[in-house]
Amino acid sequence: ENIFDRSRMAPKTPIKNEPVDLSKQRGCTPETNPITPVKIIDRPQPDPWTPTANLKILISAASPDMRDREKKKELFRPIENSEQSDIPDSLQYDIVDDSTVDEFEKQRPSRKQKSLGLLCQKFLARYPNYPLSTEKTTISLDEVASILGVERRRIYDIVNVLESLHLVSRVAKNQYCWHGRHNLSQTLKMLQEAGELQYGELMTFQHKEQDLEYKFGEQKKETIPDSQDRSLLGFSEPDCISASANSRKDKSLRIMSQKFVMLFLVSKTKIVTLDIAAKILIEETQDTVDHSKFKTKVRRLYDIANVLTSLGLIKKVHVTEERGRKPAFKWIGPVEFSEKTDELRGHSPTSDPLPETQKGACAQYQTSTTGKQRFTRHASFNSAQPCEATRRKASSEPNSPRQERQDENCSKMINLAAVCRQKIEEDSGSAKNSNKTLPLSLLPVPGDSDFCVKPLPQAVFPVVQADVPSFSLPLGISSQASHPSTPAAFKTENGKPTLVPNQPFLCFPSSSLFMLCGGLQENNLGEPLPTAGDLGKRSAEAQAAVPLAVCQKRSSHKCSLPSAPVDDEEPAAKKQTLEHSDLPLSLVVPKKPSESPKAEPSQGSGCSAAVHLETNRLDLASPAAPEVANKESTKTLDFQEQEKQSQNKDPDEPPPGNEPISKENSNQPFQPQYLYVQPTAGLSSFNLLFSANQAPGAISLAANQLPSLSVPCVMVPSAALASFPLVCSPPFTSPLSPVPDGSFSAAASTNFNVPSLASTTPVFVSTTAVVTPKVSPVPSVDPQQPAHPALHLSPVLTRSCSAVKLDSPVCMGHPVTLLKLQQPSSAPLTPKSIRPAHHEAFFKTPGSLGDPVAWKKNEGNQIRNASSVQRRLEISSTSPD
DNA sequence: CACTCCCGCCAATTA
DNA sequence: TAATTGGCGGGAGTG
Repeated sequence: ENIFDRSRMAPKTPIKNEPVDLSKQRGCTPETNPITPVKIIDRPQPDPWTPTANLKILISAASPDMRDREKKKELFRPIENSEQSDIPDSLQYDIVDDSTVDEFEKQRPSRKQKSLGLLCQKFLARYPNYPLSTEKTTISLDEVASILGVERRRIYDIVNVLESLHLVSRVAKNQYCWHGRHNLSQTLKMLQEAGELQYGELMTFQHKEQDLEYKFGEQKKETIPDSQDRSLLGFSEPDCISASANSRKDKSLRIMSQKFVMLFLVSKTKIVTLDIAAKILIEETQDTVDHSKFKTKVRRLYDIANVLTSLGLIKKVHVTEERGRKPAFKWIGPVEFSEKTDELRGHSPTSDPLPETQKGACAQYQTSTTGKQRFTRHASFNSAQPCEATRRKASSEPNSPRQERQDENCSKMINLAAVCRQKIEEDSGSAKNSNKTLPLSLLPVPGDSDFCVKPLPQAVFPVVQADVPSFSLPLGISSQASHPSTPAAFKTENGKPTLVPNQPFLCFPSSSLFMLCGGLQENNLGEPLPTAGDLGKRSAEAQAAVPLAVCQKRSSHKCSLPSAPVDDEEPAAKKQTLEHSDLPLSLVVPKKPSESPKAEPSQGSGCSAAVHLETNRLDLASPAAPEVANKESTKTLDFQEQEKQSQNKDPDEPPPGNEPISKENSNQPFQPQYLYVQPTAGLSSFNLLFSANQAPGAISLAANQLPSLSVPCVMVPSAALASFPLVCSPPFTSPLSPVPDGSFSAAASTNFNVPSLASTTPVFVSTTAVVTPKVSPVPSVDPQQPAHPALHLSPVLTRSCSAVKLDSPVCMGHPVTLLKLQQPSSAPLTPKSIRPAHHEAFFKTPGSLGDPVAWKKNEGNQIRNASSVQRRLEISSTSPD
């Protein structure tokens, strides 16, 4: 109700702590009194308990289909809260009002109004997605229950699911601590890892659900038993240890929720049918598949799904199989996690970035509660999960003596190992990834094809913002927001493919910058990358797939690009979604230029966007850069770092491509990709182009390679470059790729003016931008001087590059941004200068980059610092916006 | 009829 | 022992 009123009044602000008693309303609710039509007549206002009510009305008015959509949207919107939500909300509400309909529905409160999903929305509306670290929000179950007018039991359902994702943690009896989505990405990451361990193999086969089912069932039995639940929990959180305990509750909603999420994360298609999930989740019963049990499980899954839907992490879909249509859910949340989220957070309006703080807070809180060492451990461990620890630990501990502990320990160990690994990766990656990836991440974030596309396109600053939010929020909303902005650029929708399907990179107008990447599929260096990769893949797939869509459906993975070692992404998702909505999109693009200052004419779009980004990036970059530089004078750029890190940590990891090696590998002619680097201080007049190319199939590398000089590069006088607006690389050409150059060109042309450049030559360039050469890794041309702007910049570039790599075919505008930052090629910026004032403030934190010295120091702790830095940066970036 | 999933009984846990 | 949590499944609303 509140919401509703407010919406009118001040639609924008999310409902936070409204004292209003829904319960009252409830009493009044239609149920008791079907309400008089009169009210209805007047307006829906009076009645609408929730925003939903309005929606319903609208929906009712609209066609059935519309209804569903509307509903969904609504759900999402509230979630978003912060920034964007405003507009949308208002809009919706307005709409609702207009419709005024309602009568129909109002009459009965209908179950829907009482649905868990709605309830969850209301619940979520009360708390910020990204609460400031400083403020700890405690949730009183009783209070909330009364406010929302529901029985406490229902609140438990919600809280348990939220708890499984670490959005909240139990502090004490009736008390929960609200953490928001700050740690969501990490949690998801962990879950993904865990999921891969447990279900990964299976997922590989995913195409066929049925098969999967069987497989799952079997494996589950096998695999799971051990770590199983524990692992999940535990792994997911350190705290779990204590918490998880074994108690009966293990099968609880919490665990089920985690497992359920894991299935999505592991699934290539990102779609999980209800029955499969139920089967998988029925641990023991596998064989017997008790019908009743199955039913029960399904009921629970619906409960969980409702909450996850409200969170914007999944959406309901239907999968048509041989037998028929089955209910399923599709993951629409972030696909990659890692730091992105963090970054996102930073950007996000509300966010407060600092995990650290949170930790601190959590720690305190935890300690108070529990006062155990574990806690400490945890804290150290994961920045991410702070508070959770507490949960029931205290209680559980006493209860659970050794057994639990042992189990816990085991699971912990495992988990920890995983966690550590992740962390390391993340951290390492974060430095590069975060910065670099950010942009990329944006792309991926969206997850769905729909989303993916959008982000990129956005115009300037929008990009940043949009991106951030998008990341952070899986919600469609963000994407939506972006849309508007994007239109000019390539559009995604159908267009995805259009854009740059195969091409390895994108080019931008000179003014800004460009980047590019080749198709690379896979490598995900870091996590973030994956997203990009995914996108790229998708895009590629899309291209190919589009026509092939059908094929994919059936043979999901096969269809995927042959060349690259694609990972996960698959068409599968697509296949299901044949609908298109999901289409894989791809690309990226420059954004619209609303104003590109310097940029050129049409491109402006790209440029402008770039600019904004730049700023953000700068922030990020600059800090990071310094670190890097310091660390390795030689290496200089992020690349190196990345490489190193990747090597160190990743070696294990799969991404063959990513690795360092490549420098030379990159050489491959196939589709050469280049990175353009403008000369900075060190290199004055030359612009460098590095090839990032990779073999179409293989790929890997990009950024890393670049650093190494060995890679083939081209140096071009800046002047020369100036004339070129951009470049496109030829598509990989997936065999299938239907996309004709023409399409691409067309798209390109629109944005860039470069009509047909063709695909064949991958190149690009820019005049203005000056990039530092990260290039010279070894030489560390510029690197040495930390202060140098170049350094700062370089990191950015690198990152961008790396990101690019990941993304394979797609290119991002992001990188561009970076360049812009540098634009000022003219004068070397000092780090400080680069940073915006705001940023500085943020940076001030001790750990922060603030001074060069600090940076240097950081070397030792690179990882940490980087992460922290990034975070900070993120934050800072946000602030600017 | 199949889906969804609300509702609330009642047992396990806690305090 | 009382209160809190939360598993569970009947059965109602929806399509």
